[in-house]
Amino acid sequence: MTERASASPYLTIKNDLLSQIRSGQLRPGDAVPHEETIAQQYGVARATVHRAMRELAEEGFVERKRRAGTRVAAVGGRTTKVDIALVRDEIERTGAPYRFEILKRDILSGDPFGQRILRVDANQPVLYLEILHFAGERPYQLEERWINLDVVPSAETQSFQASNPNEWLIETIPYAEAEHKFSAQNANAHQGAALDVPEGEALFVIERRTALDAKMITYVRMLHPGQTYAMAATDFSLSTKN
Amino acid sequence: MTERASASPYLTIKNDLLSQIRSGQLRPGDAVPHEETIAQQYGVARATVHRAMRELAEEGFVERKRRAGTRVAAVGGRTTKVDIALVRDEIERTGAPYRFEILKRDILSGDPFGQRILRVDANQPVLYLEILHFAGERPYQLEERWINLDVVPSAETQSFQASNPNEWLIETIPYAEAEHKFSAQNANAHQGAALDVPEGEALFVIERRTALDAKMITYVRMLHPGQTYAMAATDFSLSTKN
DNA sequence: TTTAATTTGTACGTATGTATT
DNA sequence: CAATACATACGTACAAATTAA
Repeated sequence: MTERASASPYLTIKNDLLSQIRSGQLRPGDAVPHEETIAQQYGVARATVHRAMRELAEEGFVERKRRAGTRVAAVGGRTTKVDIALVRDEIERTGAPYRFEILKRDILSGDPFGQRILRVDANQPVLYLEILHFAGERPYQLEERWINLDVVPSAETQSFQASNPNEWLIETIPYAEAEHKFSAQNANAHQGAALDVPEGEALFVIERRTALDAKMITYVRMLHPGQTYAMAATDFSLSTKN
Repeated sequence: MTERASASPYLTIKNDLLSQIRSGQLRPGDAVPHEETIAQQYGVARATVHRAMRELAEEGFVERKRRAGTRVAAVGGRTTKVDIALVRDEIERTGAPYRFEILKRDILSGDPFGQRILRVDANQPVLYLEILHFAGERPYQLEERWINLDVVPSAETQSFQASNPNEWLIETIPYAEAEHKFSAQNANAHQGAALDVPEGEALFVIERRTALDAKMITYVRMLHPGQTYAMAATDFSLSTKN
């Protein structure tokens, strides 16, 4: 058994089906009995079966269509969940003390990259920050951040003493929408020097664009030495073959 | 409004609350009215409100505790969903024709790395494969794969003509559990030559360990030139401050 | 093309269980 | 130990989508 049995009928049903799918008793394309049928088998209400099935569908194990019924989904890839924690938490979880240093802080007025990425007009000022995050004495992450001062003007005068810019932004605009991209790039001379790795070293890069109501708030690049950094993903669901 | 309004009462309620959270009307730590209260406000049953709230909780926007009630969650990071498609689909989606080449195929009998990673005893045979996936004429992904022949003995005699090894494994054992890790590393001479990039080039690496009932099936490393490859993650939910 | 039958999707109102204060 | 608010479940009803006649 891959998950522990549970008291809740809906979880029992869900886990039973999951076992049958994983064991190969139910193969992709096979029909799963109707909700009504399963309800009678287990002696529960249809709503209870429905919840089990809905969750299995959300997790990608089955596909459901009205009138057509429920079938085991065709596997065509995988979907995983990735947690991107606050650097501070990530570092302190390892036991190392956290601190950060602001390496650069500029108001850019004619920066085409920042203006394009934040979707602001020319001559709109943009705050650029370069921050180095330390795990103990080791540089852990180099952060390159652009902030849209049009949306968050108070960032201009912030000292970022207790909270680093990311933490401060989260306090200010907690529930902005974000878009992430992960990639690998070679460290240039400046990045290598900051992170204390040779130029050319492979860096693991997380990019994040944060917006609220179609207004860009900030764009950030988080660079990690590839030798020491790895991002873990927890198995979440399966994606269908389309 | 960030999501379109919907006919379903539970979605209306969910979106309404989401708007209030995003707009800052409801700040982290704030209490959300009781299910009963909201139900009366909207003139719906409590179960309807419950579903909206449960989904908001699953997505990380609120935290619920019996007796204590529901509060807007403290933001402490982000959780994103990453789709890892089949290489074939990924490449064909760009319009390029897909093909693959098996560069190496060995039965390893005394390979400590393969035995350790697949958790098999010494002298247990392990199938090692090196596969190059092409998008048109460009090498797109270099795949290094170890297969546990104890669990999947038929892999030994497979020709991998129509289906590549990954596709074949998915057909054979569709619903195995997987664990992923993403990282960056510098290409060694061999990897660089295969992928047609200079030695030292930053590679984006996806590692996957696949198991069924605590038995390791396969371990694979998928290497992509960092210049061209980026992995997109879709905003999924927010993780709490713990 | 229209209609009917089937199956999932949502909702209701009530009831009981359970963790937490 | 009691009260509270969430968690699950029941049985029924109707809506929506899709297939089949």
